[in-house]
Amino acid sequence: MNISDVATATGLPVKTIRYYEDIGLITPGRKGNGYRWFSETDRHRLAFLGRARSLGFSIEACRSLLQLYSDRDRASADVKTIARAHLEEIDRKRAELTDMRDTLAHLIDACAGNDRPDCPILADLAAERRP
Amino acid sequence: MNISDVATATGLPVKTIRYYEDIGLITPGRKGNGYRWFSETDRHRLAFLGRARSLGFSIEACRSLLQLYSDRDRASADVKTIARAHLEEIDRKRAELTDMRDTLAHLIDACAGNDRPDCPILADLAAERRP
DNA sequence: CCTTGACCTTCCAGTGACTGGAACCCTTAT
DNA sequence: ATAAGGGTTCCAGTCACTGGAAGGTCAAGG
Repeated sequence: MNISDVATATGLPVKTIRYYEDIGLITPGRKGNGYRWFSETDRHRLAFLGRARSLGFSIEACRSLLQLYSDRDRASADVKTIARAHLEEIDRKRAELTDMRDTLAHLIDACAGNDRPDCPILADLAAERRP
Repeated sequence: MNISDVATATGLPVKTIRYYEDIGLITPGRKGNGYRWFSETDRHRLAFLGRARSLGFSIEACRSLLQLYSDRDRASADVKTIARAHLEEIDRKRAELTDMRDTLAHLIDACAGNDRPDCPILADLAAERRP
């Protein structure tokens, strides 16, 4: 299939598929006219990548996962290790966002939001912090 | 004060402070030898930036906030609007991370994590999805 | 006076994961 | 013959820094 066919099939943008080839995640063949030709294996790998990316795995993690995916002698422990590291990263980011959210929500609550200049949000941002 | 002094005072890296000047967030003076010279106002603006960035505001949001900060005729409503937009963005990201987390946690739970190749994590990533 | 080391300067390049656009080639239908 | 709609490459931009090279400045010690 051509690139737009595999793009439709996987839901990935054409540009992204070319990018994935650039960085060596897939190696589609070429037809006589220079067009890329995608096999079923290529399509599977791209679908795999799309799903892994949607779960937030980095490109390098995806590379490792694809490696394990095509290794019949893999140990599921290796997959689990990658997934757990990613889960920890997600939890770290979530905690950071939650802290931001809580602080910000309090400040927004305290702000009158009228045409006067007094503003607890700006006051917080400008406050001297003792290190 | 010199750049390293203001870096220590604000907790911002020297490189970041130079970058903030590049993009016009601050305009420190210069001494005869070409060194930057930071006034108290510069220090305050940098501290403000550091705090706003730590709450996740984008550089462009910070630019707007700084503008309001130095505008005695501001309306707190304008600050609140920016903050609320940012809060919504944080909530959107948090929801996305939560979805990822839940899916990933289930998959990790289901994975034996031994030396066998069978792996529910890879199975999920490779699963055909009906569009 | 000379050197050493800690500052400071500018400029260029790289990060992650794409995305947009220009300029051009190929295929298919009218 | 031409026009629409594929495909190709390559370059630049995104965001918010960060690293490094090459070189100027300053204060202290010998």
